[in-house]
Amino acid sequence: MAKGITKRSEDYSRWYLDVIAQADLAEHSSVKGCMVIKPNGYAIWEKIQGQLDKMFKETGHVNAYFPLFIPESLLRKEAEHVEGFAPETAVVTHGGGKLLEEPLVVRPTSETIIWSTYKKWIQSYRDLPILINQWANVVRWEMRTRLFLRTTEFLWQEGHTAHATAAEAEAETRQMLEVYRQFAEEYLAIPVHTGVKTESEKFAGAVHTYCIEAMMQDRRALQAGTSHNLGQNFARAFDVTFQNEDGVSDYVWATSWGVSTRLIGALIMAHSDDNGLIVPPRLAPLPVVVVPIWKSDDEMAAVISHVRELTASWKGKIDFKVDDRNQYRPGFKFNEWEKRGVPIRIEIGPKDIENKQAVIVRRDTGEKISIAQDQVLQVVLQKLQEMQEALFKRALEHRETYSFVVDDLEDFKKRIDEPGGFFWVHWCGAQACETKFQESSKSTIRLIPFDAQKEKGKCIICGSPSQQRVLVAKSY
RNA sequence: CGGGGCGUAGCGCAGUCCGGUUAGCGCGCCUGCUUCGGGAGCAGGAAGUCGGAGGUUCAAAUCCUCUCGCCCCGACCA
Repeated sequence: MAKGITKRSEDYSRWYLDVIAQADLAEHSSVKGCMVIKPNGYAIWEKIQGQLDKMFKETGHVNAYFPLFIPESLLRKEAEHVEGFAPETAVVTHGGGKLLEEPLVVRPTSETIIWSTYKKWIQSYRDLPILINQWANVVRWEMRTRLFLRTTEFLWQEGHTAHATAAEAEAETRQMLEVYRQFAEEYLAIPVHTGVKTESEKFAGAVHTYCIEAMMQDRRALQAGTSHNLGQNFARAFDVTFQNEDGVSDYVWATSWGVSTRLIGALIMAHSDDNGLIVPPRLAPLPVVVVPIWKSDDEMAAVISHVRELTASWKGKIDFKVDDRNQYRPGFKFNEWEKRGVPIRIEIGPKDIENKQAVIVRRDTGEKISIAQDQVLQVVLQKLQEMQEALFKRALEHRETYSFVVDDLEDFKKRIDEPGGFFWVHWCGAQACETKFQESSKSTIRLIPFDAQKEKGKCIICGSPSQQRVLVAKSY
């Protein structure tokens, strides 16, 4: 049925790329590992930005912008940080035709440039907290790239906050993770687990890294957002101190948190089907398309004017588009809007006009119903709501179906490949055991959950006592 | 970095092994007519320095040398 889209069951990876191509979201650029985000893809990013930006502001944050270039010496100031990021940086060595005295790193993340600036802004506890977010592009010279999931240059937001106490920084870190969780579940319609990264998986330079992890349709995990408690690491590296209420000097406490255009990849892989993209209604740049149907030119004029009249009162209540292009036939349009993931399609033709009806079609289920024209808006709004909830529910059921509590190592090794999924296993906390997961099954500890009840058990690798289960999965 | 593949019209490809008229095909595009409730049909038309440089030859998309780039699969990562 769907031309140009490989079936998920045949080749999931190929399917993913086909969906992007057919929905016209993005394409490879002439620069290795970099993509051109096309209008259809960028519109989704704008929806994501709009909602997140609102949520950031509701939690007291403001936007600012720091430079793209970071003097190499700044990046080197925090030891762990440079070790983590130096291998994947792009470095500018020339400017204006001359060799630069000091090379400039194209930011892979902005902690260093920002903390070197915060040093100038902070003297007293009265200057705190600083709650800043920036929308930016960053560059990480990855070995292997995939559209949206991992590109050399990507768009993201990075929050960088400064606090007077450890407790406040911790609260901020957890608050922003909660913002991400809420956004993922309520807008992307993707259920996520929240928790702490292991020592080896945490952000370079952080004390703790918290994350949200989602399951894709191929049962692999995708890290969809991170929030880091940076402790006083960057304050020490950049010598950022403040005087507290008692006149005592201390280093400032820091957090940083981010989500990227990877969320578009998550959205595609979580919901779309063999007919193409499916966008959750709350993030759909175009939630509704109206396809008028006609035969003759006379009929065309009559149907279109009828549709215009009907939809006139919808303006301001819902975003929609009337597809009155004459060069395409209805079947072509149906297919095109499906590939693009528009949640609701409304068909209105001569028969419908005669019966004072309209046909409403839902993208995710294909459900097709006829509705009296004066009720269309109301029903469409209701269907959009239903679809948003249905997508979440379906994703949640999928995750639950492929989540397993496992205690036997052989059992784990067998099932991690087939069917794959999320595995809750006991882990003693030793890095040696963590490494064994990776070597034996190509899976990783995705997180140590916040919400799991304490449960005594034995590490699935070494048998040592364990206090709780952790989430293990193959990941992107 | 290892393994595989590719570069020919806007897109997808054939032609390359075995050199030889005017470099083809599908989709898309333009014009016209017929169509139009699930990817329209017919007719006509436009569109190419065959990734780049050098070489061999009467003759190169095709052979040789060099070179640039991209994609896919693995190890690193949001």
